[in-house]
Amino acid sequence: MDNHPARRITRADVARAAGTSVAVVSYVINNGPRPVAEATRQRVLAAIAQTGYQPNDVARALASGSTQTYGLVVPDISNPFFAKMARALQQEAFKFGRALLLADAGDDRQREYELITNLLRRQVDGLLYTSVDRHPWFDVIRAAGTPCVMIDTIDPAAGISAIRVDERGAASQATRHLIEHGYRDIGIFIGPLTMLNAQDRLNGWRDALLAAGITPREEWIFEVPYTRTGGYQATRQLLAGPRPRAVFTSNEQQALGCLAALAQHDLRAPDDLALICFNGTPQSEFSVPPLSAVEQPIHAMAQQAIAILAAGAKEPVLHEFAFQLHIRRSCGCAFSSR
Amino acid sequence: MDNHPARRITRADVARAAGTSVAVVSYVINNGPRPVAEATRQRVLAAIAQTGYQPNDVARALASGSTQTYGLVVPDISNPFFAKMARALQQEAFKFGRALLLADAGDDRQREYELITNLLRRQVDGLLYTSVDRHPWFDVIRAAGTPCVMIDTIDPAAGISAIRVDERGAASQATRHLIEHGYRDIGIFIGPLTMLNAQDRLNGWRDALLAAGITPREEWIFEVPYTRTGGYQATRQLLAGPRPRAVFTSNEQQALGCLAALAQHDLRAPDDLALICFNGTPQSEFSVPPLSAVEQPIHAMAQQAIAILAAGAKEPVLHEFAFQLHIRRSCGCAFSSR
DNA sequence: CTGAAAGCGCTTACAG
DNA sequence: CTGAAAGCGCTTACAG
Repeated sequence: MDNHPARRITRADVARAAGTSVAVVSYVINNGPRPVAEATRQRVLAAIAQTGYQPNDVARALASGSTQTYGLVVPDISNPFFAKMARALQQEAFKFGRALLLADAGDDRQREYELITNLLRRQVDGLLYTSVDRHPWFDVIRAAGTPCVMIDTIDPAAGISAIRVDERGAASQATRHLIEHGYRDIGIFIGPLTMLNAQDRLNGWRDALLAAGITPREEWIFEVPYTRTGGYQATRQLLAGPRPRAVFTSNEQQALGCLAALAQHDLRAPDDLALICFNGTPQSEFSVPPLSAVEQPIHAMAQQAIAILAAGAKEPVLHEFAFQLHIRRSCGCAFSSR
Repeated sequence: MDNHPARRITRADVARAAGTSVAVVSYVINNGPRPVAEATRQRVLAAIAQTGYQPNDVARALASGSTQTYGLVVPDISNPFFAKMARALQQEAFKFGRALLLADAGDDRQREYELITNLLRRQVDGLLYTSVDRHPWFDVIRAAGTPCVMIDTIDPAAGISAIRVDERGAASQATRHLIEHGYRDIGIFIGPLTMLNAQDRLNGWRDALLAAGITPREEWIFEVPYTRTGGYQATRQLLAGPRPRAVFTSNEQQALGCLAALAQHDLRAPDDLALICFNGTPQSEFSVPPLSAVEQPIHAMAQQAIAILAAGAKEPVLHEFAFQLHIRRSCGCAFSSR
């Protein structure tokens, strides 16, 4: 039953070995808040090395009031966009000595609630949060007084920090690019409309069409999951009815699913259906054909999100990032090669 | 400066409101370890509701000696295989009330070390670990006495629990399937050879070839990253030299990259190059052409990994899972439709 | 520069 | 069934 080395080595053991007090051990480990004589410091360091002491961050958290931990709440970590964002956030947080607690809501609003309260009880110093729903759980977060940065579009009146790109503008610009190719029959694959960002992308698509004097056709709005399967299904539906000439998809996965459905019908992009997608990655380059895509600056966003939390800003800050439009072949633009 | 509600509500406040002791409050919150009279229980529950009390899991962890937290260490969370695994693990852990601390090593052995020691100082109850290197950091984990389940192939002599599929067998069977199509010139795209699993897949490929009386050709072993880019580059190299008739790729991303490179040369799978991949997902169905793939039973594996940790087994356990071979079109098998 | 001690918010024998 | 109290391993005023 003794699975651990007889007894845990604590700071008291180090103090004893160094012939000093526990306070001084803390001072050398934390480089403060009190100064320590160099000779004493050396004795403590030696005692630490000799005993193989490792600080206990749980005790430190209780005493200091900070866990040095952030919670990350996402709808689905297996969505490549969130996976990449999670990676960037974790690496960035680690630079500040913070760790990330992962909470995958499984696209379920109720589970998201349970995960958030769980993170809050664990005393996370901050929350990085993309909700599955357009009504995030702000009340419970505010009640806990825990700082939060939404990685999402939100109502600015919510009084919560947020980082985002102008998704409506990006969607509009992508759609406009399709229009500039001369296409006028343009559809959209959209994620679940329960999410605010789906709303935004839909509005951007409408904006561009209306600005060009084109009437958006409701039957060309396909609401499907953010997966290859979703894109595949939307395309099957699309091919069954009167067919648009081009489509704006809400992520890379949907676009890949679309390409699969087209191929199955011996159709090709961009000849039979032109394509441009949102939330593409550098890997968009490597589909057949390469996907024209709107990209979010994930690393810059992650950096900013962590910086906001680390700064402990009192006032909510809203930070909007520029998006990038990467034009490749799926929209109909022809390039000699990559 | 008062960002929190004047003062945190603690268990002492609840005790006061309920007219009882703090111990009893603990007993009702934890349903034990001592019984509580029903009337008292009701008073405590009412006091909790009235005060809006939320337990502090950090204090609980320090007092109880358990953080109810596991650490997850992966080479790259943006690799879809790990993202799916992370999702399954987190959801499974949550069923036991455990949270997951995410550590993405960024394919860097040294960073992996830093992340692990960080998790250990945070007193995680267990580690779920896939290493970027064939020499995982077992010594430091053992020194801490923290239970660990490797999600990987490891040396059984390491005395550490592990779950895995028989990757060598799976790679061999996939390669054999290509041989049964009549192909004899068969290459392999392999991940970084610093990883044990790359080794295994390579051996499986060799096994199948040798069993069929075919001599493996070293120049048809392409060592590239586990990304679309990696698969793309390997294919460019492959096309430059004497060309195999078929290829076994080490993951889905590499296969997608391969398809991209083929298309760019006006070549097609399976006609010009047959393809089968490792670590495919249900989404393999939606590429062009659909990918034949070996799939690992991610959910069953995640469930087992968490069960091992939750059981707190004293002896290391090794659990091997059956893999599944999903035959689709990229290998040359023809189906009327999906 | 250093130490004795209170305190962080819980859990859990121990005594009644 | 209930309570007073020690203890988990730290941090950090406070006094010297």
